[in-house]
Amino acid sequence: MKSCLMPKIGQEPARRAALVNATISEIGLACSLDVTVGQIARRAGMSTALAHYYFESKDAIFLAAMRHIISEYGRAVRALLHPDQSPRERLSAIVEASLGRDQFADEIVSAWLVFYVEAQRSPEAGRLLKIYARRLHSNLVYGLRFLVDPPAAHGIAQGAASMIDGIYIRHALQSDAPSRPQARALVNNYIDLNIARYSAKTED
Amino acid sequence: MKSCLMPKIGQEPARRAALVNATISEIGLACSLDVTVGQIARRAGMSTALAHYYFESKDAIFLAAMRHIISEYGRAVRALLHPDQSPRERLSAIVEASLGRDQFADEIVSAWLVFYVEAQRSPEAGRLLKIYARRLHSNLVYGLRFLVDPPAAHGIAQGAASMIDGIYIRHALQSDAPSRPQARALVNNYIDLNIARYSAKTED
Amino acid sequence: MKSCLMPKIGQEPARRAALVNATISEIGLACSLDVTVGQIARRAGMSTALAHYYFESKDAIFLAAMRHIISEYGRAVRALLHPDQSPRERLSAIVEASLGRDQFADEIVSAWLVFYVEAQRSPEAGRLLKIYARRLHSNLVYGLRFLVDPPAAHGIAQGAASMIDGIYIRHALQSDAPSRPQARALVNNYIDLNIARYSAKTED
Amino acid sequence: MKSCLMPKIGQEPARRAALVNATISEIGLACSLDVTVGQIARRAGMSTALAHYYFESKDAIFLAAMRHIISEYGRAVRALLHPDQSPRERLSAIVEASLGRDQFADEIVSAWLVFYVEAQRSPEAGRLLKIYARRLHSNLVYGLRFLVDPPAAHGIAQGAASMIDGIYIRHALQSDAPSRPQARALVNNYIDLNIARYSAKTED
DNA sequence: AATGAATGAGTTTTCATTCAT
DNA sequence: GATGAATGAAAACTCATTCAT
Repeated sequence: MKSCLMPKIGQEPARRAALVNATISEIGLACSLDVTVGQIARRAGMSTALAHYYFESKDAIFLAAMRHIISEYGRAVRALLHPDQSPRERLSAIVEASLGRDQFADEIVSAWLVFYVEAQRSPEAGRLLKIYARRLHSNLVYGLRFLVDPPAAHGIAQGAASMIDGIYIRHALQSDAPSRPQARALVNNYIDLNIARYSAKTED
Repeated sequence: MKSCLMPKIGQEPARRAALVNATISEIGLACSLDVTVGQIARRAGMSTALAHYYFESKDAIFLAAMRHIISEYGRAVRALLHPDQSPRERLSAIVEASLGRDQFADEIVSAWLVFYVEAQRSPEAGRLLKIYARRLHSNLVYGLRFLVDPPAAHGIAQGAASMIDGIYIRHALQSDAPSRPQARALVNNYIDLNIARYSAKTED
Repeated sequence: MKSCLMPKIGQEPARRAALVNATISEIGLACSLDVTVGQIARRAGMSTALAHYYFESKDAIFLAAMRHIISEYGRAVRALLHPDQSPRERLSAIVEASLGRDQFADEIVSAWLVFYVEAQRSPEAGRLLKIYARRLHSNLVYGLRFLVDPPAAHGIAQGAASMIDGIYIRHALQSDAPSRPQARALVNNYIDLNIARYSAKTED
Repeated sequence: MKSCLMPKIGQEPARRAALVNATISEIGLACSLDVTVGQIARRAGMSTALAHYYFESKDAIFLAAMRHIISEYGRAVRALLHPDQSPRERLSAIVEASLGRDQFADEIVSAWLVFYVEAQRSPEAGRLLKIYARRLHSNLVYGLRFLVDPPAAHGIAQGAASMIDGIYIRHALQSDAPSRPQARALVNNYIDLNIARYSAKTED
């Protein structure tokens, strides 16, 4: 069934990727989901009609962008995790990845915030976000497992995750938000204090 | 050309308040700024035209709503602060107010999130939000003043504020977000640990 | 609650009527439902937005037009019926009304045909058309009641109604379709022959 | 630049036939000309681009489908006509063919109606339909030739043809339309009565 | 003060058609 | 022959905003 000529390399993946990137850029630029398919398509270098050819609807484009951003985060975490890390190193790696330079880029932060809000409206967006949140949570708990008991691990993970998310949202405050190094210090400090307290308690 | 009826006096404040409340309700319901002036006006019991009579534009309505929500928060904080509180009690009161039942109502949380996002777009919204953030920060620092040194106070305040905001944003996760008591415990625990560490360090 | 000034006479009925008439005109002109809201609105002297202000959707406009055309037909029938007509006169009056000059106007015929087709797609359009068809049928049966027995009345009514509808559809053939007088003669002849046969049979 | 495979011979007629059949199916299903080239092509098992390769335009596809449906009708008539039929048998055969099981299939009836409407818009469609109408008319007149005089034959043919078309259009009424046997009876009865009247008149 | 009426500008989506391969 | 890719044009519908009354 194939043509005898060079197989046309699928435009589809490239076009979809271009649209996803353009979507994140435009959302980051507008700091809002109020972005038209026209804007996205133009930035991706194609007509609106073509954008609709590759995605079923505007919502589908947004969800693809969200999936992309979450999977990029997953990739960033995995890149910093190694089997021979100590539990504490593992936690630091997660914090580092969560507040990494890529994740902290203005447009990515904007996109995350916007998607958090969207998650309240779109069930599918909510589902995606919950998956991300649970993965972060279980990553943290997994690192804490050898350092504190399970209930404590759960609590500390929740606190750390909240703090990370809070740091993101505070980016909306521009200059008043903590910088990346400050952010890392805040979260690592929080984790250290909790671990230390736990050790102190159990030494009694 | 005057109306034949008695000119109603003082309608303006009532009308504006009705619109502000309606705005918050609709934003909370829609979990988004994608709310039409028509919806707001209808919920406030008036025509769209009248809404535009009392507010210059849709943006102005949103800003008024944001101002209202922030000032309500300020009122909540002041209500829990007393001159004869200990510094630590003062901190707990701020946490309590920030995570109070009123602030934690679903529609209020939604509105806050939406406004946080909006702050990235609208300079005026950003300005309002910074005012709120600085007030929260200085309230916390004021409470920490007698317990830790100024740089530490600054850091702890930033951590606590981030955690509070993070708890809010995690509300987008619905069931996976910490409950109100859990939220209070997380933040108070964070503050306690930091104070304790500081005391321990300075005792050396 | 009313203003002291002259009560604004409702634009609504006038606008809706204008839209309905414009719709029939445009459908008649285009000989098809492929008519845009823009065309209809322009012919009715208003913007598309206003057309959507007065009607919920394009479909609603079409249905209103259909209702109008059917009710006009009903009015035409009632105008020709008198209590003191003989049964046969009554039948002629119905035929006359069904093939009257107004109903036979090109644009009205086009509209009827288009609505007949639409009735296969839109349940509401189908409902409207069935109401019309049953009314025509029962009008004919009512006239035939004293001339033939019930089963015969039903059959003759069906034949006459089919013939009338067929004459309409043949209008699509332009010059090859029967003229109005020919049309009347065809249907009346059909009715007469059936009544005569029935009389002959029962005289045996 | 030729394809590497054996050039497939005689694909064209098969492809065109597939498209024509697919068109009729889709029109019948949608009960409307609002059918996209994409739908037609997919049902015919090919790409839209290929459909445009075989037909100049969407209109050309529709016209081909119309030609097909009309020629199928012609074939159905010819299949029931025999040289040794009596004139009356000949008329019955035409009626039988016009209301035959094949012609009465839902999707064919729908297609006919849609084409009737289309005939008002497209001159070419109108031309095709007139050809069909004249053939039906002359077939009927040819059968009536020995039974009544020419003017009477013309009138009866017009009445019968109108009734047949009317029966088709009433299909839009679904349950309220005459069934196939009822339909045949109605038309044959109409013809019989007219012939009988003529005989009676000329016997005087 | 209050509102129904009115609209321009914009948004998503669809589709016939063309073109490169 | 055959198709995926691409687009311009158009259509329905929405909405903030204005205006006459």
